[in-house]
Amino acid sequence: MPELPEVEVVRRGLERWAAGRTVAAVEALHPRAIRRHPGGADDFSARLTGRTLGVAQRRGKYLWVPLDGDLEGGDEALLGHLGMSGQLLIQPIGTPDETHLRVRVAFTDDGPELRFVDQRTFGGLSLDAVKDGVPLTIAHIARDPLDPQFADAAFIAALRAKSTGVKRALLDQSLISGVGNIYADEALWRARLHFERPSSGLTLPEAKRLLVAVREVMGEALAVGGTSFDSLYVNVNGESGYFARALNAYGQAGRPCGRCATPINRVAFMNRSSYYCPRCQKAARP
DNA sequence: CCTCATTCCTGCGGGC
DNA sequence: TGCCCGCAGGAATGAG
Repeated sequence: MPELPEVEVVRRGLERWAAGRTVAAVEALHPRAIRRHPGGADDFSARLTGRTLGVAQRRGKYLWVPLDGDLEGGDEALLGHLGMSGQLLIQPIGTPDETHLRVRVAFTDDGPELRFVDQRTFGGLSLDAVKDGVPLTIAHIARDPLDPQFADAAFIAALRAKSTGVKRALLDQSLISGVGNIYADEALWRARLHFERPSSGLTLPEAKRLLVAVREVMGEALAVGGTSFDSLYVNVNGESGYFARALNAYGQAGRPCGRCATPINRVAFMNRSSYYCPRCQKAARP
């Protein structure tokens, strides 16, 4: 399940394998994969064909590839989100189509194709105008904690100003982007905070500790190439990450907490799950 | 404006 | 053996 570290791994793969190449042909094979593109499949294919791909960019879990050759002057980009199961693969021409191949992009150099493969179709691609360096449709997405321009103090102030639970706040992409269910649980475990602690009740040290934890867990995941639990997540070269074995909370229900050996709890939360240590992560401060 | 529940999708695994 | 159901979850959407 791609969150920020996994998407960054994909971005680096795109930078390495796709930048500077010119699109020769585009096949949009599933309408849902391009549902965010207002013009539909034909418009998507026509407007992407002939364009030269720039260096891939990322904000949170979104990534985009700037497109050269736009004579209208308004910068444009190929924008993508991997959703839950999306992959961007670089595959040699002639490689058998993946079962869930949604979009194929071929290049004028007759080299390997760029393929968007997505089983559950929560992800998708679109073409979008770029303003101030960011695609218009993701202007509301906050900077992510690995962005050098992420404003720590402003985030902490906004977090403590919200009237919601701290995990809901972490998952709010307009407050801080790139954090999904996995890294939210891991960061909360590391910061020893219960997921339902009111964000407005966090002390300043607790809020700072949480942000440090978010950065640490993401940085460590990125260092080993992202998290992977199964074949659903694969990076641009088809290599899986292996951070899963280092998880302390997420998916660890019943297993001993790495700090105090108390069994990790799993409870329903926001139509998904929250994993936490009932001893290290108390709902109320003592 | 703010918060929060709902909805989309498909494959897998557990229970019966 | 086969069917049904729950589960995985990012983010747009609309209700309140």
